[in-house]
Amino acid sequence: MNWRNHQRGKRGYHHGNLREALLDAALALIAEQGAEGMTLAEVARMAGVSTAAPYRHFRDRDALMVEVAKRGFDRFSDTLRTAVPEEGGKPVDSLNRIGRAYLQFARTEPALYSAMFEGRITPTMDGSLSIAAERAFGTMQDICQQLHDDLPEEKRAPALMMALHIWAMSHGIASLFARGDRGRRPIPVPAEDLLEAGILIYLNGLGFEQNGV
Amino acid sequence: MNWRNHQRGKRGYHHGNLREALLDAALALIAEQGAEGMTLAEVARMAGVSTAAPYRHFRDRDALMVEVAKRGFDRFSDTLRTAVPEEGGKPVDSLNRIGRAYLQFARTEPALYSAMFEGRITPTMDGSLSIAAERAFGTMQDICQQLHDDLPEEKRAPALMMALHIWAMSHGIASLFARGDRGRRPIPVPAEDLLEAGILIYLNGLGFEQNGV
DNA sequence: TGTACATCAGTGAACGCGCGTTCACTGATGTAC
DNA sequence: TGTACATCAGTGAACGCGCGTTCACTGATGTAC
Repeated sequence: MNWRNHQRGKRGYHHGNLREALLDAALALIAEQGAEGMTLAEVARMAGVSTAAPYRHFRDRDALMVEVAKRGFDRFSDTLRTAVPEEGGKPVDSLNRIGRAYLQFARTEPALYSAMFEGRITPTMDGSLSIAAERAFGTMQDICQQLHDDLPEEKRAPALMMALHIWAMSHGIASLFARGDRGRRPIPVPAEDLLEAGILIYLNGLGFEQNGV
Repeated sequence: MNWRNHQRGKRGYHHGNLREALLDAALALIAEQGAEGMTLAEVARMAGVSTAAPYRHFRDRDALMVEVAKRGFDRFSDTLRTAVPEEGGKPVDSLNRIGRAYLQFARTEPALYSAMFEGRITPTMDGSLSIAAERAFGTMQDICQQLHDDLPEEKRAPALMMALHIWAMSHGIASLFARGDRGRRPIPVPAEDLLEAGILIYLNGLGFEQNGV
C-alpha cells in the first residue's frame, strides 16, 4: 500500500516532496480530463496520500489551481526565452523560433496551456502569476523591438503592436491547430509551417526586406 | 412559486418551451461560472422546473452541453455570414467586417465562445456540430478566395492558407484581448483596431494593393 | 553523544452537500370516432 | 360536438456517489542543551 514511499529512498509517513507530487498529479489529471476533472481527492489518491494531506500545502482547491497556472507561466516563459539565442541571430529567425516554441508548448503541455489561457484562473488574480505571464510576453516584445529598429523609419509601426500581432497569430494557431488535446482542429499542413508563413507575410507587409523564400 | 408559468400566457404543468428555456439557463450559468458551473440541477431550478424535467429533452448533461455548443456554432456562423454584404463590396472590407463580427461574438457571448472553442466538447464529437463549425470557417474561405482572385498571379498564395491565417489572427485577438469574461487581457488599444491593422499589414504582405491609409 | 521537546507533515474518520440520474406517478394535450 | 383513450411533458421523492473540508490524532524530524 505504501510502495510509493519506498521508491527513491523516501521513507514512510513523511512523503518528502508531496507538494511537487501533488502538482504533478494535478497536471496529469487536467491533461486527461480537463480542468473540471482536477479534484483534490483524486490528486491525493494519485500521490498515495490521504485526502486531508493536500491541505498542508494548499489552502484549498483553487490555490492548487493557481499554483498550476503559475508553474505553467514560468515554464512557458522559460521555453520562449531559451528558444531565442542570447546574442546575435536575426530577429526574424528569433521570431520564428519563438513561434515554434509557442506551438510546441501548446502541443506538449495541453494541461498547462488550457489552465493558463482557458481556465477560471486568470493572471489578474495573483501578482506572481501576472509577472510570469508578462515575462513571457516580454520576450516577444524584446525581439519585436529589435525588428522595429531594423525597419526604415517611414515604415515603422509601434513595436508593441507588432508584438501583439505576433502573439495573437501564434496563440490563434496554437489554440486552434496545434494544441495537444482533443480540441485540436486538423489542417492539411503542419501548424509550424502555417505560423512561419504567417509571420513572413506579416513582416513583409511591414516592409521588412526578406532574402530568399 | 409557479410564477414562471404565468408569464407570456404559459399555463401550469406544461412549460410550453422548456427545451429553449433550459438552453438559455445553461448559457447564463456558463457565462457566470464557466463550463464547470453548468449543472443540470441548477439549470432546472432556473427554468422553474423539477430536476428530473430536463431528462425529457436531453439524454444527460453532456447532451445539453453539446446542444449549447451546436447552438453556439450556428449563431456564430450566422453572425459572420450576415456581417458580409450579399453581393459587391470589396473583399478587404468584408474581411474587416468579419473580423469585427468575430470579436463582437467573443465579447457578447463569452459562454458560447468558450463552450465552442475551449470546452470538453469538440466538433468532431457530433456531425451537425462540425457542419456548423465548418460553415463559419467557409465564410472566411469564400472571401479569401475572392481576394485570391484579385491578386496578381505571381503573388498568389493558397486561399486556404490565407483563410487560416486570418482565422488564427482573429481567434488569437478574440481569445486574448476581446473575450467577454475575466480571461480578457487588457491592452491599450481597442481589439478591433488591432485586428484591422493586423489584417491590413497581412494583406499588404501578400502584395495586395491598398489605397488610403 | 544523548535526551527532551517543539514542530512539522502526515492519518483516518467523519460531515454536509449538491450533483446526476432513475422511478413510478399524474396532469395536460391531441386525436379518432 | 362530445367522449375515450393514447401520448406527452411534467412531478417529487429517492438513491448512491464523490467531493471539499475539518478535526483530533500521531509518527517523524530538527534542535537546544
